[in-house]
Amino acid sequence: MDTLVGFKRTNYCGEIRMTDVGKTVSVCGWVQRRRDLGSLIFIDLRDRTGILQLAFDDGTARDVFDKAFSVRSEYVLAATGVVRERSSKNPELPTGDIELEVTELRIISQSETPPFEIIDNCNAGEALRLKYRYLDLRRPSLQRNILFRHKVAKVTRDYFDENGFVEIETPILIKSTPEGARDFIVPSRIHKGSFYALPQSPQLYKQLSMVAGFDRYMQIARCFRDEDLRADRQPEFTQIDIEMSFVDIEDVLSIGEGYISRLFKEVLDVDIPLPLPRMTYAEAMNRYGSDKPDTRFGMEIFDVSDIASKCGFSVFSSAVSGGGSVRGICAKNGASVLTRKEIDKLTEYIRGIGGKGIAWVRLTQEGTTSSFSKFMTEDEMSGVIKRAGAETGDVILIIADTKNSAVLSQLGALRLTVAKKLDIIPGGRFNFLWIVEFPFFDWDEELQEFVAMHHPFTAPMDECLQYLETDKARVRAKAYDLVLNGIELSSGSIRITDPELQDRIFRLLGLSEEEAHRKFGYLLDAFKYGAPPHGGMGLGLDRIVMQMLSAESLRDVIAFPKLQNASEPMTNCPDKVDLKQLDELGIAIKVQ
RNA sequence: GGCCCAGUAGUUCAGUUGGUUAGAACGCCAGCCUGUCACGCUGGAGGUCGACGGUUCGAGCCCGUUCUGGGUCGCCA
Repeated sequence: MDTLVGFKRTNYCGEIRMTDVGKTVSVCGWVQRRRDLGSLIFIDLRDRTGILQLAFDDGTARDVFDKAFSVRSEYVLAATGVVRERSSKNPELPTGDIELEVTELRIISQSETPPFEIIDNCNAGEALRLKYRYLDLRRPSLQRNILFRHKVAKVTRDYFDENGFVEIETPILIKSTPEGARDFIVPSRIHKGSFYALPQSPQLYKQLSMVAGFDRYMQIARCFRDEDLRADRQPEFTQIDIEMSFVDIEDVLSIGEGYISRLFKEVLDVDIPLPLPRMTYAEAMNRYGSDKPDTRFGMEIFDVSDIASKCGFSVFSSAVSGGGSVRGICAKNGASVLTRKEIDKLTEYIRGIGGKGIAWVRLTQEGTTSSFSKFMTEDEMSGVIKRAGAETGDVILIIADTKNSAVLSQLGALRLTVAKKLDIIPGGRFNFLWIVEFPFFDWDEELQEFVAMHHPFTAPMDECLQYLETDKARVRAKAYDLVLNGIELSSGSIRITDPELQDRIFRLLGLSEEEAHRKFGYLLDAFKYGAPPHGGMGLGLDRIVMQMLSAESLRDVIAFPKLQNASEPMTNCPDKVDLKQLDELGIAIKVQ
């Protein structure tokens, strides 16, 4: 093996072009592939910029040629040579017109055969790839993703800096406030029996920064939530966190969508027309059955409660008379895919998420069949079909329940499932949507009481203040979400800064003054000393990057992610610790 | 915690009704080859069929338990 002593890299592999022909260059990288044609050897040398072909032939010195012969995949090489035009070019490669006629070759580091091939269409399992993440990350697509993410972060800092935001680092070790998601907790050695928590978001600190007078705050902040993972959910994730003083909703949305537009233009060269569309929570629920609707396709929800209430189908009529509704979606041209068997599967799915079942109508060339036709008159049935806008080849799926919210959320889920089955979601689209006017309270079925839909510092809309005590269902919040293609990218609100109003809200949420003070006293205290009105939002950086790259999983845009079981196989984390460490913390382990 | 899916060569997978020595592709090793670029050709090595138990004359295949991974519901103010 050789050393780098006396060797100085002059170029990255992927950046050499025809204009460099005749120049002597020195490059470093990994062996992507060696092609041995006998007395002619090619080596594809890879670095983060791309691939350069090294050529060894009868003009190559014997010892250099022999060294090239001994090279294997993923060896680290340093090579010096003269750039020359290829006699047969490769239009697939940016460097395909040239190659390096190597005069000096150093083997800097050898490599065992990797556990999987370092190529883009490698489909090795995630667990294996994460165990050898440093190899996985060598794949060009992941290199691209991570470099892309860097660019997103760079543009983010630029944009907010140009708009007067100050980047402030907030602590990672903070006080636990066990509302919402489960906290990761960290034992304190100095205060045995006491614990820090890792922040679920820098929420309170950024509000305190407003009280401190920084006016505009931003941070690319790591957040932690000890909940189960999903393809789009990691236990630690990165949030573009912002907060602004002396603003109302419009100001925050304006900064937010300015950022989105700038980001997409600068990084992807995609024009996002402003202002972004908006929809109230109520409209989103009624039309799409979701507070994060995917508007890339139609299949909107229709209401047939009026027809259903009078019909002979008791499932329908009793749902309406019980205070609920009967609504459906129409799967255009879905009849060939949504066979009775498939509808049965969908019914199973609906039962799995707490539904009772699906009533359906199939309109085919052979005629119209339905699970409930015998309970309805022909007029009623044609009324339903007309309301659905259904034609031959379509399938109508209907859900009835005595709870409106159940009907809507089940149809919302069904709509997505059916769209995926029918493959009707267009790719390459970025459908942004602000969801506004969220309800302030959420009815909790288990507790049989209203609970906060957002964190308790969210301000109610001014015109709703009068209903806080009398008509909770009517109160809307100064809260807003940004949705992209059916994925929640961002969430934010205008905060309460009036201590009196905050007290009132705490009381309404069943938080005693004592309890509120114990949990959030520092914030309430701070507001006594001159709090500017403020609001902000947090944008999921991982999710934005994931969407921009059309990646399938968050793991494709996070350098070192966790598996579904929240472990990291490369470092074998989490892991047990020495008893000595536990002793120092005053901790004994009860369950192994 | 519930439900669904998958564990077979280094990797991705096939493996019929339970029946001889468990296959393919890629990768790996060796040889040949002067224009390849997913090089080609020839040959070769490589397996506790996730683990344990059961049924059977006989189990990769059937049954039970368990472990691992993925997806999802709950959960994620």
